[in-house]
Amino acid sequence: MNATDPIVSLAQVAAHAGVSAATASKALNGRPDVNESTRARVEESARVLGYLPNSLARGLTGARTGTIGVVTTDLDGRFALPILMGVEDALGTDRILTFLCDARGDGLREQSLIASLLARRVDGLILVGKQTDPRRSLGRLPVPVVYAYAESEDPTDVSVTVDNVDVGRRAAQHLVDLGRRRIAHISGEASHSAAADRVRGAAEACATTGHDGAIVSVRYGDWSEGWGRAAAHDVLDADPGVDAFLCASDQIARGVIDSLHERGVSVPKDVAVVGVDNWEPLAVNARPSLTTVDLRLEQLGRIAAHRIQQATSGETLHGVQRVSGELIIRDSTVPRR
Amino acid sequence: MNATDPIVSLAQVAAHAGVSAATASKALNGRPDVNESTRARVEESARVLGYLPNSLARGLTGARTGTIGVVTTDLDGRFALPILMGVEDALGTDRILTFLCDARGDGLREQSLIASLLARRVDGLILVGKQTDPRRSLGRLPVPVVYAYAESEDPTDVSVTVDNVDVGRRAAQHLVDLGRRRIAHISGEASHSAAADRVRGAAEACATTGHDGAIVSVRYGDWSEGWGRAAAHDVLDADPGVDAFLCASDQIARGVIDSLHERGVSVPKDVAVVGVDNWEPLAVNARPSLTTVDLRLEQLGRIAAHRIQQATSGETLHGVQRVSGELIIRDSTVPRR
DNA sequence: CTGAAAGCGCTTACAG
DNA sequence: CTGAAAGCGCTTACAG
Repeated sequence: MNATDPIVSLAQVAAHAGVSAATASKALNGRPDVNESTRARVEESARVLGYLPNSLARGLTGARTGTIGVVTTDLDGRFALPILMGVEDALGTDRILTFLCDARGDGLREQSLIASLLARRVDGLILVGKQTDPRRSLGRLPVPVVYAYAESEDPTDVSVTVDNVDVGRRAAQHLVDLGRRRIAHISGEASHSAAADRVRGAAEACATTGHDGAIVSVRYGDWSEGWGRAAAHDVLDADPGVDAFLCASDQIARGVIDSLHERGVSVPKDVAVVGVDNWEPLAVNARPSLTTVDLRLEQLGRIAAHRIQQATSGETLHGVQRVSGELIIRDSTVPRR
Repeated sequence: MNATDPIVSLAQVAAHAGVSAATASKALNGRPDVNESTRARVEESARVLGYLPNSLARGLTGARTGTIGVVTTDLDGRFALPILMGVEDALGTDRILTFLCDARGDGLREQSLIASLLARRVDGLILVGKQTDPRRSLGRLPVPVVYAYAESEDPTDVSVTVDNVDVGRRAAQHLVDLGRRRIAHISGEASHSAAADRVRGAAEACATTGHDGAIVSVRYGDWSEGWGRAAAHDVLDADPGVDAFLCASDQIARGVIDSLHERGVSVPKDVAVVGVDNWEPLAVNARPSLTTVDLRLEQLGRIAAHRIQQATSGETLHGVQRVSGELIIRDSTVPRR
């Protein structure tokens, strides 16, 4: 049914309580200069009438509207969601509400979404990209903007993204710590900065620990299971001595593990496997369960929201902040006792 | 930098164009009774000044606010997203914007989110559940409400959900059509109506085609790969003659396929496998790729949005609509030539 | 075709 | 401590 119930205004509450709208407003907003018995009476009236302040009117009066816009190009992907949850978390869900829009990778649509959002007088904008590669800046807007996941090309904008060098470093460091010295790195798409950064981080970790040659091969493909399967076979055909696979995604890692099973190679005894993403349905259910580097996307979302709030309160900061990863150790590198 | 650019009002546009605010409003809103040269002048001024109508003020004036609220309990899951995309799609993204809120399974938080949404005068509310089991009704609200995925207990509410009986029916029908007569149904959690409904649908399909005994065993567990693996071994140990697995989720199906490989059983030659969800990263990358029943969640979202719009324009409808599934045939039932 | 006026629901100085 | 007034930015009858 959902028949439309009447909406009551401040004026009606005021009338019901026998005071002016001004007094009712102050009473309800917890202003100090109101007689406590008056306040009680107004509150009671509001309760009885089921009053819900109209935040459009409130927003009109100036100040904040208590809304922010999140524009993504990756709603179908797995990155936007954790980021959004982090944003909501930091915002304190029911105080500030989030408009979520998907531009579907279309620049024009992004433009018109942003205009719509601005027309609604959002207090800030978070733009979530689908790759970590830098994106075009939107330039100056009437509200604070934060670029998340995909940083802005313009260093004077505010960006928060994943520290993929760190991610690669942690994965490689873990393998080296376990004594692995013949590591094959199965990377993702060569054109993605995420792939290149992780490769660089892995190399760094080996270098700084004095095991420069530990990464014996690096192969680029895509981010899929199928690529992981194929790559594992190729690598082992070429070099049966490999003792670890550092995979640039959990999907790749699943494919690698699959091929290893097929060849009768024991994980992690003979060969250790590390993934990236900590995409739980895949990582936890792998056999053995998958050691992986979590990207901490919720944290990234929380930081983005904080940046908006800081900018709103006048703090002028800029540049790109990179969130480090977190190694999640499971059975594919350290066997369960 | 995102320095705050000035926001210009209708009054400023009007002044710039040398007309009254009333005329400017009409000109910009495409009202017929405006001299075309006046309109052109106003539009030019708006352009020059970068005018963006304040939709808060517009919303105040009455009519619609052009926003709707989506409250979910499943942001981390895989159901809410496709539904949301369908909603946005039907709404025509930049005309009507969507507040997305996650109640995180907390009833109190849901209450307060709804109050927040109502305070923002959303034109409608869509409540997305995480299971298909009926949920408590919110009762009467000042705006139209649609329950999606989890229907409302109250039959006078408006609900849109998955037709799980149909889903089970399609999966079983496909296997029977392929000549399979010893089907093991690996279901999900027995307490979920989605599991029970699919089991019922599968039985129906067999019955109506005269193959009553085709489902030789039904087992309940959870929705995971691990359960699929274990169940496949159990089933084949007990009855090596099984020629098909009907799995209540793609994850279960992946586990089943895994065990089948392990036992040297050929898929689909010896045993066919069907899943449910069409969760692409899993289904497409399975080996062989997985035949599955797509839940058409985007379609569900589109319908939910339409229901809101219908209710908004006064159509009074109620009850629960069930969206049928779609069989996606891949290699796990029909081998590639 | 154009504009002055009133009003949408609130909040904020400003008097009393 | 309370209330009348003005104003936020728009739109909509209503005159002219």
